[in-house]
Amino acid sequence: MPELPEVETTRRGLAPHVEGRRVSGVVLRRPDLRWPIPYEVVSLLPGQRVEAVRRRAKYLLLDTAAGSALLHLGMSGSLRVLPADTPVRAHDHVDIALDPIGRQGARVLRFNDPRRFGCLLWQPPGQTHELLADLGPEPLSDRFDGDYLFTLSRGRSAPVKTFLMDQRVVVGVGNIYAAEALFASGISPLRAAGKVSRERYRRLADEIRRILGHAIERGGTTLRDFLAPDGAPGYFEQELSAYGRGGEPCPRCGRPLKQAAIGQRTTVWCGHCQK
DNA sequence: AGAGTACCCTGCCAGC
DNA sequence: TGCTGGCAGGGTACTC
Repeated sequence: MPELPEVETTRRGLAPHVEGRRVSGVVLRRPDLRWPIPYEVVSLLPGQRVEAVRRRAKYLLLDTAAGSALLHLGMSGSLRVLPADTPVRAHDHVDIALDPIGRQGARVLRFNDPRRFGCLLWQPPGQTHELLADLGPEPLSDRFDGDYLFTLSRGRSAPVKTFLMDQRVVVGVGNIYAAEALFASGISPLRAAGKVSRERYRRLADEIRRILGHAIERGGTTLRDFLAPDGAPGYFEQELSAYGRGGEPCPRCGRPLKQAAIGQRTTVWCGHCQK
């Protein structure tokens, strides 16, 4: 469920409550999510102070001197900071208990994930987990621009939407924001990635940065159950132009928006405005 | 190497 | 009201 803006919103909500706190314990209510939860999470994390909450792509990292807990929210995961005695609900799979700090009482960082497509893994100090090793640039960084997309895409026959959603190309652009950025740039999602011009990739890169940045400002997109760690919903959904609007009038020309599966993922676009 | 497919799991919604 | 089928924002692993 969460794309980059949702994960970044989660990180920003978490950081003030988690950074500087000492982990007092870890409770696993099941041994695995997408993958088994490694022993280090239980054996090394307790007693450590969380130095920082970082994000890389859609992964969150809780840095400590002993290593980093590596979390992914998958499609249905969420993290909440709660009072330590908050009752457990369905799909609350993992608790990272946090000591009191200052005048604030004990807290628990609780990982809920109904579909269990998320993960909780371990990254030793100074190492990069193999899941992070081949990721593309952050879309809001200087390494990402239209020239980069143009160069990388030469010779690629896959649809440009599939290309954009490949995390080795650029991270954090999922189904929603790929559809929105292509709509805003006037590029058909079906066009072969290798057949998009440099000029249009510049426009596309600009739109990706603009839309992602704006969505972060708005607290992410609320779809079904996404909530920030403080329980506030995102407000971006009402601003979506294409995603979820198949059959409705195009916001630009009024013709019905098309909907079809591209690379197994539902895509919405305007056959008139996007070429 | 790149492209395409299958699969992981539960919840929710529309339609009957 | 209850059942069924289809769909959902993630990513990996496998084949060709």
